[in-house]
Amino acid sequence: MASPHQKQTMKDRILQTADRLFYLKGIRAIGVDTISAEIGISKRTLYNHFPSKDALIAAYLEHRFVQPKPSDKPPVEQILGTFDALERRFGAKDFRGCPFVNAVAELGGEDKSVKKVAIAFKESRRLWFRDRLTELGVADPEALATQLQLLVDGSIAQDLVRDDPAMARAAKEAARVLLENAGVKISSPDGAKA
Amino acid sequence: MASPHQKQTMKDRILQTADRLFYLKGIRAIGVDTISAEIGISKRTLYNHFPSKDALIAAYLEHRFVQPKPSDKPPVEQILGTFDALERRFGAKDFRGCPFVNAVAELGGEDKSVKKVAIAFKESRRLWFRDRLTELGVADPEALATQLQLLVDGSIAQDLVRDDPAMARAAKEAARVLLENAGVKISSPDGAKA
DNA sequence: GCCAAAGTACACAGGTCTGTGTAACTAAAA
DNA sequence: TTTTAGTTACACAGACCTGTGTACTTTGGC
Repeated sequence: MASPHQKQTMKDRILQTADRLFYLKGIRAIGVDTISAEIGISKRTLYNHFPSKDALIAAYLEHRFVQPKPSDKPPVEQILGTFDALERRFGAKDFRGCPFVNAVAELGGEDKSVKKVAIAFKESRRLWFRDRLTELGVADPEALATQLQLLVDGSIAQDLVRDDPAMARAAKEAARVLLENAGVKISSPDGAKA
Repeated sequence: MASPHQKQTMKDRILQTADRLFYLKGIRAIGVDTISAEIGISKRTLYNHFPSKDALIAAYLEHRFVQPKPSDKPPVEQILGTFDALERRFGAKDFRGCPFVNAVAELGGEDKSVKKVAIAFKESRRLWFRDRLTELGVADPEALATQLQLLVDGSIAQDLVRDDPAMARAAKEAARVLLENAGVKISSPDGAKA
């Protein structure tokens, strides 16, 4: 974990493969046999590293819970850049919505731990927006952060259904209007086109 | 079908129960045995009315595809009222997100017919916004309709995860800003509170 | 070379699921 | 009363799932 070029452990390989298949095909749709077969290991080995499928699911969601990289750019560029990044990811053919929202939709309100991590993730994203808005000195960073997060999640849901990266651009346009309405000056007006 | 007080047919009862359970617990989580047991009929009867579970799923989604009631209210009130209705539904304990988005998340890109009806539904909602925006004479009703739909889907996704009806109010606030930015005058400023 | 840890092969238990087959039953229409 | 359409009870096939047990083999460190 310290050394960056350390050889990938078996546990890493299992988690990485589970991540890809769970995300792409759905958690319920993928059995442990499929995962172990994909790696070319025995099912026994998988169960030697993860005590149950539930544990693997939990590890999958933790693995997806990554913080955005710190950036030196001005806050307003960071905020709007979020939607450019979204648009890029929408274009990728292996994009299939938000793993946390999907997991909640798939596993339902039954599994409380899944919902818990999903809430934590969404809130961490909202706080990321809020911190940058605070830096910009807007009047109500909490409320505006929530609204920006709505645009993010809305565009993700729309793209999941429509496969249309333009949803990210539409969200960006709306975000720009909300920001300007809050008194934020936007320097580079690369308007309709990304 | 013509007579409104016609006795509910067996097919109706099956569809109604399937609808409730599929939506609340998830499509993959509910088996045909569970549905027939809930109604108190044999599994055979269910299969006499629907040739397969897939057919039942398709009927479920068609059944969910309802158009909003026509309204006499001014367009701007209809648009903002959408978010009030959302807030009310978020408060209900049997609300569990958008059935179409959930179905796509659950069944994946595999099932093309599911995705097809989901796209049709989302587009029909967007067009509903667009028609009212056109009536209001805004400059670009297409783009604004897409943005409003983003707010709707975003608040639904957020509420699915957080169980927080305030998401609908946040979306309404953002919608108000977008509308005013497009030159729409909003008469009753029942601001932060619903 | 020796040993311990890790992985493999493979069967299997016990559960769930979709979908079918069949014979008996019920109720209403003719 | 007889026919007929719908329903029931129930077993079952065949598939897939999670998880375990066990004996064998590989592999890296000493």
